[in-house]
Amino acid sequence: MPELPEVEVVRRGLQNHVEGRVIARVEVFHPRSVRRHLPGAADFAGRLVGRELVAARRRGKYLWVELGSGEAVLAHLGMSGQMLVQPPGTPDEKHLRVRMVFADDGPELRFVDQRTFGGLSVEEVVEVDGVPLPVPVAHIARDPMDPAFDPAAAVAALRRKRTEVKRALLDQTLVSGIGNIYADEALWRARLHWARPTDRLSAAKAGELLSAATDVMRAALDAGGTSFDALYVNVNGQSGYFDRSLAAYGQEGLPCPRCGRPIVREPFMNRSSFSCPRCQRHP
DNA sequence: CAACCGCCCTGGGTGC
DNA sequence: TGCACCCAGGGCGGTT
Repeated sequence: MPELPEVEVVRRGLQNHVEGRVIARVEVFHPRSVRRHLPGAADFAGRLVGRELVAARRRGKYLWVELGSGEAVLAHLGMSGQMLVQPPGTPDEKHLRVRMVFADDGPELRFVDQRTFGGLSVEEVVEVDGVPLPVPVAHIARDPMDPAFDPAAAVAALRRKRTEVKRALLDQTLVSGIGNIYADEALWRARLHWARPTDRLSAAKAGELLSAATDVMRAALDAGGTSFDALYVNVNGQSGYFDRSLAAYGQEGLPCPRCGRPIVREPFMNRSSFSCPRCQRHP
């Protein structure tokens, strides 16, 4: 649920609050939150103690902090993951999963995750096209905020798929960072129905769709991200306010901001797609 | 090989 | 008041 803008808000918070600090102690309260760290929770903690958090990075919805020596601590927020910077002694959050305490006795870093779809792991960093990436991120495409993002290549990748356009937009190996919210917003902006087959999508229209996705995610980032229920927050626990600017996602029954027709919700991959029945004609 | 389906998980909300 | 049920959904492993 946190998509590119929300994850970037968190990355900036980590950059400002934990970069350059040395970990003194790590507590894992729920094994599921480190399930992707195959050697287990004790190994996870042991690998982090004494290490300096060097630089906070992001690709798509993946977030990591370089540790030096070719390793990084990798985070995926899943649906409900939060990274909170809290003064020592602050009461534990109900869904606190991992705590990192620093050698400087300053604020702790806490991983809080109600639904435990997210998680942390220590990963080896490998070079992919000249960019250092944790191994599980190696197959993830560049996102539209990446300075080296190639829009023409992304358009070609989208159009090579033989599927519905929204499925392609959500495929993180084609373009990363887009989830259900910004997919629906981008499709609304580009006046495309989610079920349009990619082989019936002109290069120009695909380019328009990607531009729309980029624009809406940048606007959301400027607003501090999208929040519905205080599940996505920055490292200080504050919500963004982009939800006020959503045109389609979650707006069932409300007027389309462009034409006034009520937004409809349709089942899509065991979830929902929101669209305007007039602006986004079903193929 | 590409496309697609089902599963993982929790708690807030809703309807009876 | 309480209980059963629904819903949110990214990523991955298994199947077609």
